[in-house]
Amino acid sequence: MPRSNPTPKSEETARRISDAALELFRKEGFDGATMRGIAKKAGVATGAAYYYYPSKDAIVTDFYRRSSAKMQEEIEEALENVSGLENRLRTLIEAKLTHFSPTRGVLRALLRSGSDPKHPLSPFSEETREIREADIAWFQRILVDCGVRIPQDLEPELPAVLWFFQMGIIYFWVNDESPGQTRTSQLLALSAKSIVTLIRLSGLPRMKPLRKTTLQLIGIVKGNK
Amino acid sequence: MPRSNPTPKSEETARRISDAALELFRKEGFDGATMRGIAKKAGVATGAAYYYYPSKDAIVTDFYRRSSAKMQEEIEEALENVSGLENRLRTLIEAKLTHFSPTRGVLRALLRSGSDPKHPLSPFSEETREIREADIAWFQRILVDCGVRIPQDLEPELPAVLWFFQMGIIYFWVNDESPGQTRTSQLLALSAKSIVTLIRLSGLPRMKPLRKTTLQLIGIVKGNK
DNA sequence: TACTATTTTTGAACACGTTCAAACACATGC
DNA sequence: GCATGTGTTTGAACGTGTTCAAAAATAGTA
Repeated sequence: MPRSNPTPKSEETARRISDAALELFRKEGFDGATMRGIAKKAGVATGAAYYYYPSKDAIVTDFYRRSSAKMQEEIEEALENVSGLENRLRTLIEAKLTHFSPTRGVLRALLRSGSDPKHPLSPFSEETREIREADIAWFQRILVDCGVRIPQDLEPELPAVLWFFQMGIIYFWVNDESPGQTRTSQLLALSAKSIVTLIRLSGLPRMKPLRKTTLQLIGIVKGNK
Repeated sequence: MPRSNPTPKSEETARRISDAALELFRKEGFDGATMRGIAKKAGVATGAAYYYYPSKDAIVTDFYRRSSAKMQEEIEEALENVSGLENRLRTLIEAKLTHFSPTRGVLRALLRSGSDPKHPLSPFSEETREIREADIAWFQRILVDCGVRIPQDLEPELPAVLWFFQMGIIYFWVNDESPGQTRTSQLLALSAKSIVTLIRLSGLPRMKPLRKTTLQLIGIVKGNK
């Protein structure tokens, strides 16, 4: 493990390995890029990569983490002057897809390993909690003053539910082989609209039992043991 | 590849490998069971396993395929004298979970590799189409004379939608670490009830626009290019 | 039976992710 | 300048899934 107070040289090496990895991931895909290849491209021995990153997966996680950080301001910009829940929802998710567009294949690999919630790469894992919570906060934010009345009992759960919806879109997107991923665009547009409609409907007095049931379902999935 | 017209001896070897694999999968998990270990337990050389099965994954697929075949009559029995859509839906899925209960860990491994739709193990892949279609047929069957009026335009899509719902339950189940997987039981009970309610509601005249939108969403996901 | 063709079996070899003892580089104290 | 300790780098080695040329067993034919 590198020292907690890294020297410039040490940081430089870590960056070279990370850069080499990303380039090879892009060019050869996650499986095609080998640790030996990455190390070679970075000009170090195979083991050096493991001095800076505990695993191949960790390199991807790190890339994703840094990428997410950069993405924050892109989202900020994209959401500027966008009003209405439907527009905001679509814009927020579109901003993410646009951001990860050049590395869609890498993201696919990341989600593949991540279908096991105990795997560190999983979007549901303990290791990615920070990213996830920052992500959910965005959904919380687009809900305030969005022009749609949110039932009080639904309000605390809605951000996480919308995040879950977003994960579904992303899963669809990484596997969407239609040219330009137009199918995902269609799906996003229509499902964002539907979700807003459902939220609106959920406020109707007649819908209270159905809403209660939905909240119960959310509780079970969240695992309030 | 073994001959198309296999000798008894050849079949015996294949079965020994398959049995050894299943036993090791059970005992050591999918990753813990190695091809060398499987071959050794079966009393053959490492390469022999690859003469009968193209890959480690293929052994799991084969197990799943044979297991599914056996499961058919179990489902048949379970559904006997069960009436009402909600009961049938829950019973059908429960029968599957019960059947795979002793090999839940193996199934988890199978679904892990299978989150990529192009992977042969994926429940959405071309390779598993036969199993999938047989599966969907069950949902078609429990819909006839179930006591719930199904809107005509929804009817052809509903079996696949319910199958998709089932896949969600199974994903939840293989990762459910609550004792006895009680969380899954709760989720299944409540969501089966909700689904039937939604189908009932979808028939209401006022719900036509929402139903049309849902059908459009289904169309996009199915990928009618 | 003897010879040939085909099916089955073998185990070494490959590339992979990962580990680790050893070697190296460099700062600090004398 | 030298010694000591710590951070860094190396490359061989391990166990994995998988491949494959060669050997062995079997089937078919004259």
